[in-house]
Amino acid sequence: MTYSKNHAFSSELQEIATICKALSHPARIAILKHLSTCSSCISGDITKEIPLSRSTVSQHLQELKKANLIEGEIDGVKICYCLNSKIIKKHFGLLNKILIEISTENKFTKCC
Amino acid sequence: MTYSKNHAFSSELQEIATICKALSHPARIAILKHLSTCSSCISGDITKEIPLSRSTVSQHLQELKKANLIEGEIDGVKICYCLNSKIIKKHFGLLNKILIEISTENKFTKCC
DNA sequence: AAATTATGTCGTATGTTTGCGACATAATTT
DNA sequence: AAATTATGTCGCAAACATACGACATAATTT
Repeated sequence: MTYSKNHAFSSELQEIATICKALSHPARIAILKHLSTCSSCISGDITKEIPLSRSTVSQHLQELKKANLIEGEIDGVKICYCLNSKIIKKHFGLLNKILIEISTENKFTKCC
Repeated sequence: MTYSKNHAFSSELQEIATICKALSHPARIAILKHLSTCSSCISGDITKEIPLSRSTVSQHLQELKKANLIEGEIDGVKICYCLNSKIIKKHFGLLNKILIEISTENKFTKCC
């Protein structure tokens, strides 16, 4: 079977879908939330916060990195993660725009 | 292997993740966007808007329904879909809250 | 009553995600 | 140089998502 017809949609829709996909797991939201409030963002500290195995958390971190939502900086043996504020603001703005667009009452009669 | 450890996270995180999952496919965002602007929301009309087969669109509609983002009302042979504005506003408010929380600059020094 | 129309559901193929343990690597300490 | 520490990556298994055609059903038209 041919698969994933994402290319059939506008790049804006694809982009929003990608952002939402990155946010579609509680562990990843928990990581972002944690990073937004803590001073230290050493990988090991994040792992302690998340009720999953170290390798699974590492995987989620890589996904957030791939989505450009976080950055990692090597510091000796440790790796220090933090939010990519600039990209996050840009992405969240786009997401917010469409959320408002969708949740604004339309002018036509509703059927239900 | 045991699977899906969602239960290990707070219900708030789970709820946000669920909303994002519903929005994580371009076809579903396109459907919501379409419903927010059109006067008619007959299932067949939606299907014409989306570049996927009828049965696949139907599947996406069921998922949006399961996530409570849309409602369907039978009208003879046809089915009329519309946004569940109330739930959408509630959910999007929750989502927006966390987006602001995450994207707000924190008060601590950043490591990268 | 047969044909048509609108829509949902099932079965199937395939791709993707989640989760873990085991192994690899590279910096630091002993 | 060996041990320890922090972290990433691989390989696997199970679950889930995507996509489609074929079939089922129920209302409407002929």
